[in-house]
Amino acid sequence: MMKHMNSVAMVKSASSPSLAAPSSVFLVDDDASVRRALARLIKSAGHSVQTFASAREFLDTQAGGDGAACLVLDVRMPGVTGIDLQRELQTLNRDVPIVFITGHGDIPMSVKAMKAGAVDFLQKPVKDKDLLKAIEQSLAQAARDQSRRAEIDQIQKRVESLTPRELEVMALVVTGMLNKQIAFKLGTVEKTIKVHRARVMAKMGVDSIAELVRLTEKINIHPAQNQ
Amino acid sequence: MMKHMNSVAMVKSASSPSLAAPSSVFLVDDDASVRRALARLIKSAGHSVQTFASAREFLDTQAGGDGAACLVLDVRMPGVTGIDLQRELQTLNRDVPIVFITGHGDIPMSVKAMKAGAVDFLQKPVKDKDLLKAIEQSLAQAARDQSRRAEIDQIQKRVESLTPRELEVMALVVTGMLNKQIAFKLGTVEKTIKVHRARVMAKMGVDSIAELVRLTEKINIHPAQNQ
DNA sequence: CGTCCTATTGGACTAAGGTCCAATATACAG
DNA sequence: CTGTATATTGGACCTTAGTCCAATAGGACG
Repeated sequence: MMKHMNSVAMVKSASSPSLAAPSSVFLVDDDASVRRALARLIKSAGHSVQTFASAREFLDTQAGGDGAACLVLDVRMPGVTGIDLQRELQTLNRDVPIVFITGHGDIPMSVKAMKAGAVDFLQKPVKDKDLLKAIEQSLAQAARDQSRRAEIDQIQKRVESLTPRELEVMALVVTGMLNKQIAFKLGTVEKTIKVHRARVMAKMGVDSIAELVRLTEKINIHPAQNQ
Repeated sequence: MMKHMNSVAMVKSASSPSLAAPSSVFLVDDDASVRRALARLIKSAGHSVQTFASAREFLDTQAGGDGAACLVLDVRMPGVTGIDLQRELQTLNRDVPIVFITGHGDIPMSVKAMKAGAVDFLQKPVKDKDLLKAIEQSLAQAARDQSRRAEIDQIQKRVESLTPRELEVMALVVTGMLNKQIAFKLGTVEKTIKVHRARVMAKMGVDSIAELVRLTEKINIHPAQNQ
């Protein structure tokens, strides 16, 4: 009830930059001594660390992370390998920046990992400086990804608050069509479009076409086979 | 003379998709036998090839390529190495998709190349299939890059046809500001802004704010510290 | 059946954008 | 100095967009 007409205020107050993001690092390696050593190093750099002995363990435990996070991942592990995990996370749409570390890697493996978007691919013994630098980059990227995703999530929420008709109208408005043209296309009259249009602006929380176009550009709604 | 007011028609006719892009491959390797063999392979796949014995030779000869092109590059060469050339091309803003091939590469080298945007990093002896696949990808990417660049070049041209004042007005218009607000900000009256605005729309070749916003988004002009 | 939401439309205005014609002032190049 | 490009403004008018108030119709839900 009232769920639509209230969405403007709702969305606006939801602009929470209230994340005290604890920037945590997930470390997955089957070698306990490596886990200990690297966890220590990473902590010393001021990051919080969670260690996992296998990809499976990571997947089971760490289903949903909150703040910006990255993954330091051993390539060669019994069972699910690092590369496997990378692919799996991608198909899960759960994309976390990954730094690979390996003792017995080869070029094709590193290339595959990098193609798949790894931040870095380091060889053991890893130099402290290299690892920390890669982690910094990863966390920075994670933060960027997160804020970007938060933004489009918020836009998406607003779009979902639109009625089907309003969505149609919006899609045509951001094309640059005039109200009368839209009305003709939708088989109705200009007056009706004006009403829908005003509601769209309100629900989307904008007060100019320029802003509306920017919002819709950030999601999917482009001028397609319109007109 | 008349260079401004005619720019609309000019720009529109300049939308030339008239490139019969010959998709050529540049092959740089210091080993003549490798050049021969790979050139043969690449030609057999239907691409035109130009070979170079060194990075220097490539840079000197191939300053400006026209159609979509890619580079197959040996990493280890006397003088300028493949990685050097990659970096140099980047600083020259002359970005071509690169496929590295190497006989004695290592992981850090491959990682560095991939980080810098290489399409692939293959080890000699290169499998025909792998190389051709990488080349296909590179050419596809080159084509995408090219059309994207052509698009923003065209937009840039239009922007350059604007007078300084018109540019100012446009920047504020795409912010969503009203004419009267813009007028106040620029210390003039609404009427004047209307004129500038109309000229902007004409010169930019659009007939709606929505389109104008899209164009300006594709280059730099965002709502910055305005308002 | 009554209520809420959605989609629709009308009327009456106000405001904003766009167009045409015309004119002035200034800076810069030939 | 003279002409051109640029920036500016006025007036008259028309088209669009936006707003307020009001009302109807169909569907979903309890």
